[in-house]
Amino acid sequence: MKQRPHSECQSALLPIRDALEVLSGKWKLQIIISISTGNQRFREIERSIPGITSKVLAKELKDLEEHQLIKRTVHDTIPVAVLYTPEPYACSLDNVIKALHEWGTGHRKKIIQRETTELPTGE
Amino acid sequence: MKQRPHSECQSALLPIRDALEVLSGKWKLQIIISISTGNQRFREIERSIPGITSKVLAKELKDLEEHQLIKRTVHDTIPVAVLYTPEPYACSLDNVIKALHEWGTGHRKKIIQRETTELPTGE
DNA sequence: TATAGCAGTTACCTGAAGGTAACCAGATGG
DNA sequence: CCATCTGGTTACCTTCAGGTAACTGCTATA
Repeated sequence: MKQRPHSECQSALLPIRDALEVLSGKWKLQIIISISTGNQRFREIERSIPGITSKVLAKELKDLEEHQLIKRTVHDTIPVAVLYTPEPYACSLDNVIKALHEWGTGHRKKIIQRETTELPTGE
Repeated sequence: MKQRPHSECQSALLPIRDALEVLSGKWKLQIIISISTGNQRFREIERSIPGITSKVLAKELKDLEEHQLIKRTVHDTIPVAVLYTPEPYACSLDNVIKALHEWGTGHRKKIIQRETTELPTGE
């Protein structure tokens, strides 16, 4: 039997893996968006993202800082103010966020249509 | 103290959540890319994605089929051939994949640069 | 004095994602 | 006859992202 070789797509996959490694999870992109929108304080960001908890937020913020996507600055006021701001590098995600945003919007429409079209049949 | 209101960004976040719900995880996008590249058979796809296992692949394929991103067709040859092909809807992900691909490529470059610039100092 | 805000931390727990390996039945090739 | 291909399934196990809740030290406000 002729062995049909599978198409190599490593060159296409590798960058995707890299990107997913940094951006995967429920929260990272949402946090970047929130900060880019102008939220700077910990509690501000927390409140702007429904469902996130302090613990998870703290952890994700550390990750994002390590990846140089956001900056954490402690202002020596009384009481201290901790500000999170986007690093320039965060802008490089604009296209990703835009693409995801558009797709999510379209997908939601599609789902809603399907739901209203298909009359539920009991199960 | 004046209560600084956190910027609302729900409208920006909701579609992102929707998108992540469908596309999240290590494998979904990689599988779509593999199939779009021309891989159709189960083992073909499996071999084209380093690290994936039959079990995970089977599960992810079901998910993707449910979301109408790929189609599973059983050809009644002997022995039976099962072919996975991209649905038209999969094309709507082109921009997402492209954006992620570009970002991943750039990010990899950045990391490598940092690694070669920073001489390791022992720890 | 009590309450609420700030920026988190800690301990504990759950569920889902994912990995490991064996196995199935039918067909083909050596 | 045995190994290997096909398209998966099954049972078992580990990991960890993420959730819950309490709590810290400090300040400001009522």
